[in-house]
Amino acid sequence: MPTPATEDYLKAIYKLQENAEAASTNAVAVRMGVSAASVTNMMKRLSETGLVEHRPYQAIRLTEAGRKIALEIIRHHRLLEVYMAEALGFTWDQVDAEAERLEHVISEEFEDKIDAMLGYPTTDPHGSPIPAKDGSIVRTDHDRLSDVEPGRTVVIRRVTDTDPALLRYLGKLGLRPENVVEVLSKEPFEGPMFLRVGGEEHHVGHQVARSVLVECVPGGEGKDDRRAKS
Amino acid sequence: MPTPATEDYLKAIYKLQENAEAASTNAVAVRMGVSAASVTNMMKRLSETGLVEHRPYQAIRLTEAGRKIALEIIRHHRLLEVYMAEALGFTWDQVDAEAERLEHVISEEFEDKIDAMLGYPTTDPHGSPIPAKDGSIVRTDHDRLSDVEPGRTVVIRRVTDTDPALLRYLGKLGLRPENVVEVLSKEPFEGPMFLRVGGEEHHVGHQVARSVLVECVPGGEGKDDRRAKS
DNA sequence: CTATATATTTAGTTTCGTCTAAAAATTATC
DNA sequence: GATAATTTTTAGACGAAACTAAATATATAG
Repeated sequence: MPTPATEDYLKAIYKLQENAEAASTNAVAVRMGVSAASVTNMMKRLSETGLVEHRPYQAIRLTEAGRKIALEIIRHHRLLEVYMAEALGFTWDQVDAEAERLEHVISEEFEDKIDAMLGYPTTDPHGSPIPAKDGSIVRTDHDRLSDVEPGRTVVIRRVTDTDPALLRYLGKLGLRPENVVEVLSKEPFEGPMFLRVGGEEHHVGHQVARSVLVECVPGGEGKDDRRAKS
Repeated sequence: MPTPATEDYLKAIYKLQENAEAASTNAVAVRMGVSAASVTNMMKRLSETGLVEHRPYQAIRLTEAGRKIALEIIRHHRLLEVYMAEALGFTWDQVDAEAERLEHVISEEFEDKIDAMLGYPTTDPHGSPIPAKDGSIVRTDHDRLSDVEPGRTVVIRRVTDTDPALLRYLGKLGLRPENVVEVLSKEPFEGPMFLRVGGEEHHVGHQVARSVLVECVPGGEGKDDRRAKS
């Protein structure tokens, strides 16, 4: 049975790999808010127990066993988020922190019960896919809202940030999964975007728009702007 | 912020005190499944942080701060038990083990949400009182079913055992809070009792009956046996 | 009241997960 | 390609929470 710390490391490495970033000692350390030396030390133990592969100065990779555990914890996390939002009335900015602690302690029974109660959801309140029990997960490859060209209309699919303040801001603007957004204009040099969402118009910064993942609405790509602006 | 281990020690000491047993090093060790040396060691640290009072070779006592924490954790535990039984369909033999882990990680928000959702329950599925947020708790002083004289009719108020197998057995017999039991006869020398419960009659052992707490039904003490049998 | 039994504490280890400071390896720069 | 900058690892330490074995205190029995 892995410890909570082990589970957190595996999760961090998984998230980096998923993001196509190399899971370097440093990247893991930053993501976990821990010193690089701690990571090296932990990787030594995790590779002894066969959960990661790590030869000195190389990127860290999860073994199949490590990946299995990472996905199980992420499944717990995201199911808990849905459950707390749906059944307990938590707001979408509160659920991450709470799930961060609960994910390590719920039993398989608990997991199964809330899964069934929720009708086997496939995404969490932020639009992140929930891994299946067998360790499979839907890989989506959405565009960032920040990369969408003006004139396009898109559907928000996912928000990749856990900062409660940011989530409250996005929520207030209507920038949450399933909502439709029309990109009215975009300033150059990573400047702000001008958006129409749910009848309202808003200016949002580049960094904010980067954390919003979208899908181009099929057939509806604005009025007059088929190609990228030339 | 106390660690889970700290919380478990405080809880164990509280339970012993509640039971009017002296919280000796050994008693705590047995209850926690840990060596006596570990307890001595932990008490040293807990008295330094002002959560217990412990002078060598004397019984351990909780300070007001220690008692506060113990009751908060017990409140978490029992609220979680009710929640899992009511909202998630867990059986009463499953909830203790699960709550044992969850009790250390839920936030005050989580606690308040399930409390409200359940309509502010005052007892858990085993009939144990749920401490209030201010640290007050209803002290009940029930008789053990094993001490009830034949001819008496009683209402079950609480079951003081957490063994799932025992709880399933008691459940099957109908020996759960709120149910009415008539004591038909009782063998001497801690022998078995013969009971009528919900139309059925059962023989149960002394040890089992000891863990069932009851209240004499007011006015209704059987047909013909007002005094203890002479 | 001494001898034995039991309970408790002390002492010394162990494992986990963290840290800082210093050394070593890799990567980037000129 | 040598030097500088950055990463990574090593070394050593620490606190939490457990253990075993040995020493010491307290309680019990004769």
